Amino acid sequence: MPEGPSIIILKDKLKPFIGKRVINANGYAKGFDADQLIGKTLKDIRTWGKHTLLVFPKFTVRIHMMLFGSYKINEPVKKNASLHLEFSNGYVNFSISAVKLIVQPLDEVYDWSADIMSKEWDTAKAIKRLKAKPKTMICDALLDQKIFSGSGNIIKNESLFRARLHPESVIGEISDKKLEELIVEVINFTKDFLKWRKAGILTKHLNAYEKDICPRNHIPFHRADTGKTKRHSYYCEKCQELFD
DNA sequence: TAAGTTGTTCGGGG
DNA sequence: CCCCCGAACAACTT
Repeated sequence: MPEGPSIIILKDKLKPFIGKRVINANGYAKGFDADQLIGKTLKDIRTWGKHTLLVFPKFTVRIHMMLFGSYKINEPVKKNASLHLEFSNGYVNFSISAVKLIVQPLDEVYDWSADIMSKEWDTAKAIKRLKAKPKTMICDALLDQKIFSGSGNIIKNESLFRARLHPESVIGEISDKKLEELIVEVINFTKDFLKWRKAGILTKHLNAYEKDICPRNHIPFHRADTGKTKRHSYYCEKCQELFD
Protein backbone atom coordinates (compact mmCIF):
# COMPACT_ATOMS: atom_id res chain seq x y z
CA MET A 1 0.00 0.00 0.00
CA PRO A 2 2.13 2.77 1.24
CA GLU A 3 4.49 4.52 -1.17
CA GLY A 4 4.21 8.28 -1.04
CA PRO A 5 1.59 8.89 -3.76
CA SER A 6 -0.79 6.45 -2.05
CA ILE A 7 -0.59 8.63 1.04
CA ILE A 8 -1.74 11.67 -0.97
CA ILE A 9 -4.78 9.67 -2.05
CA LEU A 10 -5.45 8.73 1.57
CA LYS A 11 -5.21 12.37 2.61
CA ASP A 12 -7.87 13.32 0.07
CA LYS A 13 -10.15 10.56 1.30
CA LEU A 14 -9.80 11.75 4.89
CA LYS A 15 -10.72 15.35 4.08
CA PRO A 16 -14.39 15.00 5.10
CA PHE A 17 -13.16 14.57 8.67
CA ILE A 18 -11.43 17.94 8.84
CA GLY A 19 -13.27 20.19 11.29
CA LYS A 20 -14.96 17.20 12.94
CA ARG A 21 -14.52 16.04 16.50
CA VAL A 22 -13.27 12.58 17.40
CA ILE A 23 -16.15 10.86 19.16
CA ASN A 24 -14.37 7.55 19.71
CA ALA A 25 -10.82 6.31 19.33
CA ASN A 26 -9.01 3.06 20.10
CA GLY A 27 -6.43 0.67 18.71
CA TYR A 28 -3.54 -1.58 19.59
CA ALA A 29 -0.68 0.57 18.26
CA LYS A 30 1.96 0.33 20.93
CA GLY A 31 3.27 3.39 22.65
CA PHE A 32 0.18 5.34 21.72
CA ASP A 33 -2.83 6.17 23.85
CA ALA A 34 -5.82 6.63 21.56
CA ASP A 35 -8.04 7.92 24.38
CA GLN A 36 -6.34 11.29 24.28
CA LEU A 37 -7.89 11.97 20.87
CA ILE A 38 -11.47 11.70 22.05
CA GLY A 39 -13.20 15.07 21.97
CA LYS A 40 -10.43 16.72 19.94
CA THR A 41 -11.15 18.41 16.62
CA LEU A 42 -9.18 17.44 13.52
CA LYS A 43 -7.79 20.71 12.19
CA ASP A 44 -5.86 19.63 9.13
CA ILE A 45 -4.26 16.71 7.35
CA ARG A 46 -0.76 16.92 5.99
CA THR A 47 1.73 14.41 4.66
CA TRP A 48 5.48 14.04 4.61
CA GLY A 49 6.60 11.19 2.41
CA LYS A 50 4.92 8.10 3.79
CA HIS A 51 3.78 9.87 6.95
CA THR A 52 0.12 10.76 7.30
CA LEU A 53 -0.20 13.67 9.71
CA LEU A 54 -3.47 14.29 11.51
CA VAL A 55 -3.20 17.79 12.90
CA PHE A 56 -5.07 18.52 16.14
CA PRO A 57 -4.93 21.84 17.99
CA LYS A 58 -2.15 20.92 20.40
CA PHE A 59 -0.47 17.95 18.75
CA THR A 60 -0.22 15.90 15.60
CA VAL A 61 -0.79 12.19 15.16
CA ARG A 62 1.72 10.56 12.83
CA ILE A 63 0.62 7.39 11.07
CA HIS A 64 2.98 5.18 9.11
CA MET A 65 1.65 2.07 7.37
CA MET A 66 5.00 0.35 7.16
CA LEU A 67 5.32 -2.47 4.63
CA PHE A 68 2.00 -4.29 4.95
CA GLY A 69 -0.24 -1.58 6.32
CA SER A 70 -3.63 -0.62 4.98
CA TYR A 71 -6.60 1.54 5.82
CA LYS A 72 -10.33 1.43 5.41
CA ILE A 73 -12.74 4.33 5.54
CA ASN A 74 -16.33 3.66 6.60
CA GLU A 75 -15.70 -0.06 6.17
CA PRO A 76 -15.26 -2.49 9.03
CA VAL A 77 -11.96 -4.38 9.42
CA LYS A 78 -11.70 -8.07 10.26
CA LYS A 79 -8.92 -7.73 12.78
CA ASN A 80 -8.48 -5.02 15.36
CA ALA A 81 -7.09 -1.82 13.97
CA SER A 82 -3.83 -0.23 15.04
CA LEU A 83 -5.89 2.92 15.21
CA HIS A 84 -9.63 3.35 14.88
CA LEU A 85 -10.99 6.88 14.72
CA GLU A 86 -14.66 7.72 14.72
CA PHE A 87 -16.16 11.06 13.76
CA SER A 88 -19.80 12.17 13.55
CA ASN A 89 -19.75 11.63 9.77
CA GLY A 90 -17.79 8.38 9.53
CA TYR A 91 -14.77 6.44 10.68
CA VAL A 92 -11.36 5.26 9.60
CA ASN A 93 -9.36 2.16 10.49
CA PHE A 94 -5.60 1.92 10.10
CA SER A 95 -4.16 -1.60 10.14
CA ILE A 96 -0.54 -2.57 10.83
CA SER A 97 0.41 1.03 11.36
CA ALA A 98 2.91 2.72 13.58
CA VAL A 99 1.24 5.60 15.41
CA LYS A 100 3.12 8.34 17.17
CA LEU A 101 2.28 11.62 18.88
CA ILE A 102 4.16 14.71 17.74
CA VAL A 103 4.04 17.73 20.03
CA GLN A 104 6.65 19.91 18.32
CA PRO A 105 5.69 22.28 15.49
CA LEU A 106 5.79 20.29 12.24
CA ASP A 107 8.22 22.69 10.61
CA GLU A 108 10.75 21.71 13.27
CA VAL A 109 10.24 18.01 12.69
CA TYR A 110 10.01 17.81 8.91
CA ASP A 111 12.10 19.09 6.04
CA TRP A 112 9.44 19.52 3.39
CA SER A 113 12.04 20.07 0.67
CA ALA A 114 12.96 16.38 0.88
CA ASP A 115 9.41 15.18 0.18
CA ILE A 116 9.10 14.02 -3.42
CA MET A 117 5.37 14.82 -3.43
CA SER A 118 5.77 18.30 -1.96
CA LYS A 119 5.61 21.56 -3.84
CA GLU A 120 8.64 22.47 -1.77
CA TRP A 121 10.71 19.63 -3.24
CA ASP A 122 14.21 20.98 -3.93
CA THR A 123 16.31 19.25 -6.58
CA ALA A 124 19.47 21.20 -5.78
CA LYS A 125 19.27 20.14 -2.15
CA ALA A 126 18.70 16.55 -3.18
CA ILE A 127 21.88 16.62 -5.26
CA LYS A 128 23.77 18.02 -2.28
CA ARG A 129 22.40 15.30 -0.04
CA LEU A 130 23.36 12.65 -2.56
CA LYS A 131 26.86 13.98 -2.99
CA ALA A 132 27.35 13.93 0.76
CA LYS A 133 27.20 10.11 0.49
CA PRO A 134 29.67 9.37 -2.31
CA LYS A 135 30.17 5.72 -1.36
CA THR A 136 26.48 4.87 -1.14
CA MET A 137 24.83 2.88 -3.90
CA ILE A 138 22.08 4.78 -5.69
CA CYS A 139 19.58 1.98 -4.99
CA ASP A 140 20.02 2.60 -1.26
CA ALA A 141 19.84 6.38 -1.62
CA LEU A 142 16.53 6.05 -3.46
CA LEU A 143 15.08 4.38 -0.37
CA ASP A 144 16.63 6.89 2.05
CA GLN A 145 13.71 8.91 3.39
CA LYS A 146 15.95 11.81 4.34
CA ILE A 147 16.84 12.25 0.66
CA PHE A 148 13.76 10.98 -1.19
CA SER A 149 10.98 11.05 1.37
CA GLY A 150 8.04 9.06 0.03
CA SER A 151 10.05 6.89 -2.33
CA GLY A 152 9.76 3.13 -2.04
CA ASN A 153 10.85 0.08 -3.97
CA ILE A 154 8.54 0.74 -6.92
CA ILE A 155 9.67 4.33 -7.37
CA LYS A 156 13.28 3.17 -6.97
CA ASN A 157 13.07 0.58 -9.73
CA GLU A 158 10.98 2.61 -12.16
CA SER A 159 13.00 5.80 -11.91
CA LEU A 160 16.29 3.90 -12.33
CA PHE A 161 14.87 2.24 -15.43
CA ARG A 162 13.64 5.52 -16.86
CA ALA A 163 16.97 7.21 -16.18
CA ARG A 164 18.86 4.21 -17.62
CA LEU A 165 20.92 3.92 -14.48
CA HIS A 166 22.14 0.70 -12.85
CA PRO A 167 20.94 0.30 -9.23
CA GLU A 168 24.42 -0.60 -7.96
CA SER A 169 25.97 2.60 -9.29
CA VAL A 170 28.01 4.36 -6.64
CA ILE A 171 26.93 7.96 -6.13
CA GLY A 172 30.43 9.44 -6.20
CA GLU A 173 31.02 7.94 -9.65
CA ILE A 174 27.75 8.98 -11.29
CA SER A 175 28.01 11.95 -13.64
CA ASP A 176 26.21 15.14 -12.61
CA LYS A 177 24.11 14.94 -15.73
CA LYS A 178 22.94 11.44 -14.87
CA LEU A 179 22.16 12.37 -11.26
CA GLU A 180 20.01 15.26 -12.41
CA GLU A 181 18.33 13.07 -14.98
CA LEU A 182 17.53 10.53 -12.27
CA ILE A 183 15.93 13.13 -10.03
CA VAL A 184 13.79 14.38 -12.90
CA GLU A 185 12.60 10.82 -13.44
CA VAL A 186 11.89 10.30 -9.73
CA ILE A 187 9.64 13.35 -9.67
CA ASN A 188 7.98 12.55 -13.00
CA PHE A 189 7.36 8.93 -12.10
CA THR A 190 5.96 9.94 -8.72
CA LYS A 191 3.40 12.12 -10.52
CA ASP A 192 2.55 9.28 -12.90
CA PHE A 193 2.29 6.90 -9.95
CA LEU A 194 -0.29 9.17 -8.34
CA LYS A 195 -2.26 9.60 -11.55
CA TRP A 196 -2.24 5.88 -12.38
CA ARG A 197 -2.94 4.83 -8.82
CA LYS A 198 -5.98 7.09 -8.69
CA ALA A 199 -7.22 5.52 -11.91
CA GLY A 200 -6.49 2.00 -10.63
CA ILE A 201 -4.10 1.25 -13.48
CA LEU A 202 -0.71 1.56 -11.82
CA THR A 203 0.60 -1.97 -12.29
CA LYS A 204 -0.25 -1.96 -16.00
CA HIS A 205 2.07 0.98 -16.46
CA LEU A 206 5.11 -0.34 -14.62
CA ASN A 207 8.11 -1.04 -16.82
CA ALA A 208 10.56 -2.67 -14.44
CA TYR A 209 9.14 -3.48 -11.01
CA GLU A 210 8.33 -7.22 -10.91
CA LYS A 211 8.82 -7.43 -14.67
CA ASP A 212 10.67 -10.19 -16.52
CA ILE A 213 11.63 -8.55 -19.79
CA CYS A 214 13.18 -5.18 -20.57
CA PRO A 215 10.66 -3.35 -22.76
CA ARG A 216 13.48 -1.49 -24.54
CA ASN A 217 15.71 -4.42 -25.45
CA HIS A 218 13.37 -7.39 -25.04
CA ILE A 219 15.94 -9.28 -23.01
CA PRO A 220 15.43 -10.62 -19.46
CA PHE A 221 15.81 -8.21 -16.58
CA HIS A 222 18.35 -9.00 -13.92
CA ARG A 223 16.79 -9.52 -10.52
CA ALA A 224 18.91 -9.07 -7.44
CA ASP A 225 18.65 -7.82 -3.89
CA THR A 226 20.93 -4.83 -4.16
CA GLY A 227 22.73 -2.56 -1.74
CA LYS A 228 22.61 -2.46 2.03
CA THR A 229 18.86 -2.30 1.92
CA LYS A 230 18.83 -5.67 0.02
CA ARG A 231 15.53 -4.92 -1.65
CA HIS A 232 14.55 -6.38 -4.99
CA SER A 233 15.96 -4.64 -8.00
CA TYR A 234 14.89 -5.32 -11.58
CA TYR A 235 17.26 -3.90 -14.15
CA CYS A 236 18.53 -4.28 -17.68
CA GLU A 237 22.29 -4.71 -17.96
CA LYS A 238 22.21 -3.49 -21.52
CA CYS A 239 20.49 -0.15 -21.13
CA GLN A 240 21.05 0.78 -17.47
CA GLU A 241 24.54 2.17 -17.15
CA LEU A 242 26.70 1.12 -14.21
CA PHE A 243 28.92 3.77 -12.64
CA ASP A 244 31.44 2.23 -10.24
C1' DT B 1 0.77 -24.08 3.03
C1' DA B 2 4.64 -21.52 3.25
C1' DA B 3 6.62 -17.78 1.25
C1' DG B 4 6.74 -13.23 -0.13
C1' DT B 5 5.63 -8.33 0.30
C1' DT B 6 5.03 -0.67 -2.06
C1' DG B 7 9.09 -0.39 5.46
C1' DT B 8 11.20 1.15 9.61
C1' DT B 9 13.17 0.84 14.24
C1' DC B 10 15.73 -1.25 17.73
C1' DG B 11 19.52 -3.39 20.03
C1' DG B 12 23.77 -6.02 20.11
C1' DG B 13 28.38 -6.68 18.51
C1' DG B 14 32.53 -5.01 16.61
C1' DC C 1 30.29 6.61 19.85
C1' DC C 2 29.40 5.06 15.36
C1' DC C 3 28.46 1.70 11.89
C1' DC C 4 26.57 -2.56 10.45
C1' DC C 5 23.48 -6.20 10.55
C1' DG C 6 19.78 -9.14 11.90
C1' DA C 7 15.45 -9.45 14.28
C1' DA C 8 11.04 -7.95 15.12
C1' DC C 9 6.65 -6.42 13.78
C1' DA C 10 1.97 -6.81 11.39
C1' DA C 11 -1.92 -9.05 7.71
C1' DC C 12 -2.91 -10.45 3.32
C1' DT C 13 -2.26 -12.90 -1.24
C1' DT C 14 -0.59 -16.55 -4.18
